[in-house]
Amino acid sequence: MRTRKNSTKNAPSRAWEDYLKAIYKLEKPEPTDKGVQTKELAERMSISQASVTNMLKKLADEGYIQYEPYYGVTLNDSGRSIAMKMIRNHRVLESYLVERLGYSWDEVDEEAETLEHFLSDKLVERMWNDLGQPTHDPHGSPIPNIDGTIERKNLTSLAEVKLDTPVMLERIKNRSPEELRYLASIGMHIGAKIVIKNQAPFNGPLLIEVDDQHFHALDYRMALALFVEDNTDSINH
Amino acid sequence: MRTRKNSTKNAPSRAWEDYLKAIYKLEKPEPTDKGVQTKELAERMSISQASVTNMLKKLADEGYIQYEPYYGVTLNDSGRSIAMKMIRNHRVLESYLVERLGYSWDEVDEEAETLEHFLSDKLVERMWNDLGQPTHDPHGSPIPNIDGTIERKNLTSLAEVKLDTPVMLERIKNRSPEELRYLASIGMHIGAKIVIKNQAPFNGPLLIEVDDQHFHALDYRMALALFVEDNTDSINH
DNA sequence: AAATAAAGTTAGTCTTGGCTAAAGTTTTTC
DNA sequence: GAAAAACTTTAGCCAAGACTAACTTTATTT
Repeated sequence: MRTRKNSTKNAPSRAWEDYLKAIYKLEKPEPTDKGVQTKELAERMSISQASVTNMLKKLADEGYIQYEPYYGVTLNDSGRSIAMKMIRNHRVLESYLVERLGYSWDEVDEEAETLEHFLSDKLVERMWNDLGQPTHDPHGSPIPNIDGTIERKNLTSLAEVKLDTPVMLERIKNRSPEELRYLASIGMHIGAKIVIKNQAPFNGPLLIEVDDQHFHALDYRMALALFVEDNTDSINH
Repeated sequence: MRTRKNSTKNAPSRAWEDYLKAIYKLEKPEPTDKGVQTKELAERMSISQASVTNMLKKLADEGYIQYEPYYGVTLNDSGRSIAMKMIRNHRVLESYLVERLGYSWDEVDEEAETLEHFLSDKLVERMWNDLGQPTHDPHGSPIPNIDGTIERKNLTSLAEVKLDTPVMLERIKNRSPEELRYLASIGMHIGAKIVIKNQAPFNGPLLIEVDDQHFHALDYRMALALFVEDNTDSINH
């Protein structure tokens, strides 16, 4: 097991921040025996596996991660804290661009992806306060608190919702601008009322009714990215 | 004379943008025989002279500058255009932070210095429009137009103004946050009415009256950074 | 349980953009 | 106009963070 050797503790570079954020996003909510794999990181970041291995060693030396060669990687507190900060910066900025500068939801991600690394704490807090300290961004994703804690609602993918059960759209995860524009065009905004009327077999498209008005055929893969409140707990009781 | 060899024309890196902006800022308004010197650049950027020489070769190869070893450097159109863009980004952002996010004058520069390199054209235009397309930033510096043109008013340093001639403060150049706070504390804001009552010999401090109210002793070096409308032309006629 | 496939690591290279030390050029000074 | 001072460039080095090619480890198949 690699562990911290001699940390100089400079401010983490943009590259490090990107790795830590990517690791965070790939960590499963349920703890697994294996951490995040080198290959997953390489794919998500469009970087060679060798480069990832190389960087993981440095991140481990600095104490940001636990890295067990061949078995994967998990975040330490210091690493998670940096990841959360990037996500907070990203989501606060996205919210600000939409609310104050007339951006539409599908164009904010690209801008935020770069700027998240360079916004000062002061600027992020001022934007967040100006917006009224929101808890969620325009895609419905929770904004982490300054202390790095984050709301962890149990959400269910729309693909798993029962037929004829009305649900409210709460969150739209990580889609391309084109897909987001399409979703907006069929009325899929946060808060929309959705009823699944039918699902074609073999993970086929869903027939959905939106806001009691329109019917649409929704691709299964898109349904996997749309999230609604999870009711299984209350049902199981 | 070095000139462009084989340009791949990637987007210029942050380092290149910093060099081009620094060259722009060091170019004299009156054309001189010698361009900007390696040493000046090295000092302004806090970088060794050898590193500057090295980078100038690359910038010349890409066609951004004219570089004559030992004689200095001047911007080409492509280089000047990048420099102007950085300055526009910087000044629009500064203005936005002051007007919309409650920053004070003296704290905006640091934030803008980094972010100017990462703001998209779209974002800068939206901030600029939101502000009502201002022509000057909070320090009174002109904001370059999108096409790279910039207003070139003939301004005179306060250090050169005649005694007992009221002038209006139009611009405050490049001071540290501490100095800016001090200047604000003695009423030196853009538009203030100033009268030089006396100047001590040997480039000593100026005795000034601000807004017909208060007298202050102003260090000569600070006076060099404060600019007012130039009237010499009309007087010479 | 051996063979193959998949994933991960090591070794060595490249580019960018810094650095110092030493050598060369231009300008200034006496 | 020669020596000194100031400035500039060259040469060689380094760290960060990418890459490819080759090798090792783990997982899967038969």
